[in-house]
Amino acid sequence: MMQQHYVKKCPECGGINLFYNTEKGEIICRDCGLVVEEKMVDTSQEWREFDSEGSEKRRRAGAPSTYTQYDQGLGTEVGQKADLFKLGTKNKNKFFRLRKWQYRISTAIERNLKLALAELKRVSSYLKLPKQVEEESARIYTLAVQRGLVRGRSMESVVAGSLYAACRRHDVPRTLDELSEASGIEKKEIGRTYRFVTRELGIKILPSNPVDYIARFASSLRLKPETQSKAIEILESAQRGELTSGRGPTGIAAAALYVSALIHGEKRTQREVADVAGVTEVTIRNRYKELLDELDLEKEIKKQKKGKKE
DNA sequence: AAGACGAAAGTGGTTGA
DNA sequence: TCAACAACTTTCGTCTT
Repeated sequence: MMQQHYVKKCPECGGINLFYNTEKGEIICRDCGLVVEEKMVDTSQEWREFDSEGSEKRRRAGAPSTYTQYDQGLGTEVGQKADLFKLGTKNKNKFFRLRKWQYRISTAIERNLKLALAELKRVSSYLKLPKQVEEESARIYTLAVQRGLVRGRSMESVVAGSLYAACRRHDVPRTLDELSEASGIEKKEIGRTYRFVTRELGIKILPSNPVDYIARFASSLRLKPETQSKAIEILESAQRGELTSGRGPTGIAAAALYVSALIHGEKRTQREVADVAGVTEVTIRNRYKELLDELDLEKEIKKQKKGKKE
């Protein structure tokens, strides 16, 4: 679907002040700074749910800062001088009070953002994340700050949580371990803030697909492309056999890779696979066993063994 | 000796009363 | 709010290559 013109309202704030940049293929909401990439609108269902689940209700509730409009992290002031002419004298006091308030809030937020976004960039480049993901996570973080979700939590952990969420949404999942290593925040803590932030912001994230991990794991194990595509094949049939639901995606991905490595005669130890996938050998064994039970891969493994002897 | 296997106990999170 | 529960981990002993 190439046409985006049916999008009339910003899925984030419901504003209608959308700016179409056809050259870049982007839509930008002038109200909240949301950049709606073509790809995202097309592929991810989250936006739709986001939209239909009455985000407007949620988004407008609460603190006055909700009405603060940020232009990619740059605060705006309440009104401009021109607006003063329209106000009666009694409203002027109110006006100034509001503006002072707004100023205080926005400078505090800006200070926070400045630090946080620097940290975010650092972690993101460490993990070599695509730009889209970086921007998405910056957006998530900005929303989190505006909603006061950072209070009582360390800035870094919220940054890590935002990054994790953005990765998931863009189908370029990193494991919690990787995030943890890059940010220096404990795995538990990242998971906690991740869950908190996504819940509070009403961000829906589908369980990540094991297939998304294959390419990365395979390349760090230096497996041949055929092995990789075999692993994906295995995963697909596993999904058909309902073997994947409820299981940790990394464990399944790891097991599929392990099996396909066996089949293609590129044997890796369970330890090796477990390490790159960030799971334990036990988990791989369990998944591996399930895969063997459900799909008849044993023949193929035996075939490979025979072929080796000859 | 290293790797694979599996049992048992522990962990942190979700769910449902 | 608490207990049952599922998935996963850690640890450890045994079997296989």
